[in-house]
Order: sequence, then C-alpha cells, then structure tokens
Amino acid sequence: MEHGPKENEFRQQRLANLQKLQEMGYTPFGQAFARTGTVAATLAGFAEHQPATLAGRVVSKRQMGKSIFAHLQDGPDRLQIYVKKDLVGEQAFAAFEWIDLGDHLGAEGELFVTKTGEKTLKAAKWTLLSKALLPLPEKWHGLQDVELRYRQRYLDLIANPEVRRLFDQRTRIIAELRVGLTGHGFAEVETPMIQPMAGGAAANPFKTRYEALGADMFLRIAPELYLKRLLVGGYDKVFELNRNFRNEGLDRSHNPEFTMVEIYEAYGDCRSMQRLVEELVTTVAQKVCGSLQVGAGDMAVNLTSPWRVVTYRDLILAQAGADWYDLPLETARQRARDFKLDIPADWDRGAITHEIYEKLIEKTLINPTFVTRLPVELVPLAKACADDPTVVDVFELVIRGREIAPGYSELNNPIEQRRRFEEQAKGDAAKIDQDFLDALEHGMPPAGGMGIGIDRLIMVLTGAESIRDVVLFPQLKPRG
RNA sequence: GGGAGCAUAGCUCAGCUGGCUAGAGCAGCUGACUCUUAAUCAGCGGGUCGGGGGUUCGAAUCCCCCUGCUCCCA
Repeated sequence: MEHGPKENEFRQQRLANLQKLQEMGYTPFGQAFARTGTVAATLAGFAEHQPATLAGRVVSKRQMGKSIFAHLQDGPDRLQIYVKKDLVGEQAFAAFEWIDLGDHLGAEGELFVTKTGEKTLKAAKWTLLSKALLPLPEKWHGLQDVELRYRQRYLDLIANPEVRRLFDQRTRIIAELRVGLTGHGFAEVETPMIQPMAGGAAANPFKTRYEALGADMFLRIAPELYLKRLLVGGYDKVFELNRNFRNEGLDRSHNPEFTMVEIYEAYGDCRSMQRLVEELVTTVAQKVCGSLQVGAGDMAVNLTSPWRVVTYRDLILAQAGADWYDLPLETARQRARDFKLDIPADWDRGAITHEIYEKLIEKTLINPTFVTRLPVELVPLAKACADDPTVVDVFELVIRGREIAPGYSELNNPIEQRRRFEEQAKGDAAKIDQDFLDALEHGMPPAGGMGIGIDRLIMVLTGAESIRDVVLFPQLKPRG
C-alpha cells in the first residue's frame, strides 16, 4: 500500500509521539507482558476491588485535566481503564499524553465500577507494549468500505467487533464438527493438495510446476480419490477437513479456495451419510448458535429434525406437472419455455428437466432438504439404485436454496469405474487415474461418502449473505 | 461474458440541473477541565474529488477510456 502525503502527516505526528515516549524512558515496542487474564475473562469474572493486569489496544481516550478514561480492546471485547494523576504519578500521567489511538498498552491496578455503572480498571501503572504509526478507522461507524474491509481485514476485525464474533463462530463450528466426527469414530487424515492429476470432481484446476521432479502438477479440486484409496487400505471411517481449489469465477457463493470436509464410511451408504450430516449439523448449530433457528429475515432457516427427504422425480412432478415424464419431447420443451426458461433446441429431456430443477426448484428449498435419487447422468461417480438403473443412490442436501452437501453410495466396481473414466477422458489416456483404478481393483468395500461445503454451512449458520463474509481473506483482484 | 451502480480528507459521509477559496462529523494539533463514555468547551491544520483524456470562459459535477468494488443476469 502506498502512503499518500497526508497519511504521512498522521504518521509523522505519531513518530514524534513515539520519540517523546522514548525520551521519557518508554520502550515503544515492548516485551512479553504477563496478564491476569483476557478482557473477556476479566469481565466475566468481574469483582470489585480485585487486582488485575490487562493488555489491549487503546481505542478511545477521554482526557480531562488530571484524569483520563480510555478503552482497551482485546479481540472483540473492551474494558475501560481509568488513569488518574494522583495514582500513576506525575511522570506516567504526563507520558500518557503521547499515547495514540491504536497503541497497545498493559495496565495494572484494581477493578471498580464507575458512577455510571461501567466496569473499569483503575490503573496504578501502565506499560507501553506497541506504538501504532497509522490511525484507526472511525470509532463510531467502524470501517464500512466493503473493499477495504476485505483487503485490510485486520482493520475490519479491530473496528467491527461483530466481524470478529462471526469468525469466532466459524472457529467453533469447525472445532465442533471435528468433535462430532471423531466422536463417531472417524479418523482425520491429510491427503495431497499437490496432485499429478486433479480428480474427484469436474472443475478447472490450478496448474503449477514441481521443478525438482520436472513435472506439471495441480492443486487439488477434491480429495476424494485419495480418501477412497484409504478405504482400500483398510480405513473404515475417515474424513479430511481442508481446502480445495477451483480455477473458476468469483461470486457471493464461490471463492477459488474453499473449505470442505469429505467423509467416507466403509460398509455404509448414502443413508448412513444422511443420518450423519443431519446429526452433525443440528448438534453443531445447537452448541454454537444455541438454537436450530438460525439466520434472520431473508436468511432465516429452521434446522429442526427430521429434515425433509424428497426424490428428484417428485420435485419435478410437483413443479412441471404430473404428466411431465410422459410428455413428448417437444411438448416438454414448450412447457419449460412457458415457465420462462431459456431452452436451446438441442437439449434433451434430462437437460431440460435439470434446468427446471436448478432454476425453479432449488432456490425454493430453504429449510434442509435431502433431494434423493438423482438421474445417473448428473452424478457419474455414484452407484445406481438397486431398483432403477436410471437413477443413482445419492442425496443432495440443499439449505437456503444452495447445495451444501452431496452424499453418495460410492461406486466400488473397478470395471464400471474404468468405463466411466474412459467415457469422461474421451480417448485421452493421460487423463485417467490408473493408480486409482489399480487401487479399486484391489477391492474397495461398499461405502457411503459425503462432502460438506464448510463455507456455505457457516453462511447458513451465521446468516451471512456472502462467502466473503465468512472467509477471512477472500480472493480479490490484485491492486497496486 | 452482459447490464446497472459506486469511488470526494486517515475513517464515515454531504456537495452532482457546470459557477465564490470543495464542506460536516470523527480522528489529528493548541488550550481548559480529577467519574468520562459518540465526553464537553474555545481555537487551528488537513484534499491529485480513483487514474487518464475530452467538451467548456469555467468540471468533483457533463462525455469517452482505464482500474477496483458492489448488485443483477449468463
């Protein structure tokens, strides 16, 4: 970031203040500082006349002759300190003059409650821990500029405590998911992020180069094919919670790197995954949000069990008419166009039907809904249903109109898998993961598998409208 | 990829039917004040109006291009 000339004026003033403090014997960038606790813990266990030693960033300062009130911010929490000339002594009081908003201080003293009822630390002594050379955003309105909030998230976190609280929720949601999964006996593993071929999903990968091997490599688009190798190797319950990378567009629900938990259970199927995700999400919501009613207004969702389960076919029949699957293709095309859908002339029935699902149905599914028995052409890596080869034994969990978690009865037939890979590769043998096929030929147990989009789940649980509000440093175009 | 909107002081925002030296609040500076809390009171400084080009006697304001962000659509 370049500094405009006027920004330097603020900086010059602060450098001068730093100089004065230094001349008075203060160290502008101090050492480790032993606190009796955080501000949050101190406020929670507050008792008058208790001694306390706290640290934080000065975010307000009200000076009145021979006494000063200031707020120390520690994470999202603030505590007022009272600096009185009689108490800290003449010199320390004079030196406080050169403290700027944004400086980190330590303060030692006794807790009390002011006349107006605010919990406050009466300082007997203060310590300079770090001098800030640049000013903070506005104290009342916070930092509003959306672009600055993302580009300089640290300022957003300082100025907008609710942002910090949201990310604290994110941390707890992920921690509780791990607790839930390990509680069910799932082992957390790590598989390659740098892969010689980017398999396990249909997406454009980021390409990179491993110089030492003289080989082109890819950032993974999914961990799936490695986790399945672990099923072959005898792991029966595994998960990996980490980043995937997809070289595709940015919008309010897509970031090129996003967090996903993939879960596999040997001898399970998509129904065991269904029960697992419902239990995980409701438990996490209850623990972290304290309720199954999450979000507010347009973002409100009711997570109460049992969640709706409905077949893709039934959703289509309800939307497109009970006779939909019996209509001649041309009649069906016309009906879709009557729904104001843009249907190219070369689309087959499956494509038209899916357009109806995506454009008209999916966004209406607000509370959690398992959409089951999807057409086989939509999901090439899943097992067909035993009673109907045209549909696969999968679910798509939709919440707030978006796909949150797909779950499969995994394909473990190596011959069928090879056929589908060859179909996808269209004759390009280099695109087929032979090593994975070899693994399958050694025998993979039947298994249920599922991926939960963590960022989207966190959007649902926190009521966030954009993925950029739940990712600390969302991807933006570089700017000088 | 297409359309619409936004960009003014460190921050939050006015100003935009072209016309005094571009304003306010916060932050900053000087001074007063020993329970304030968006502290108060008196005074002061602070601008490449995102960047470039054009129209005009005159542009923050109108037109074109570029950059970034936001929203809608694909």
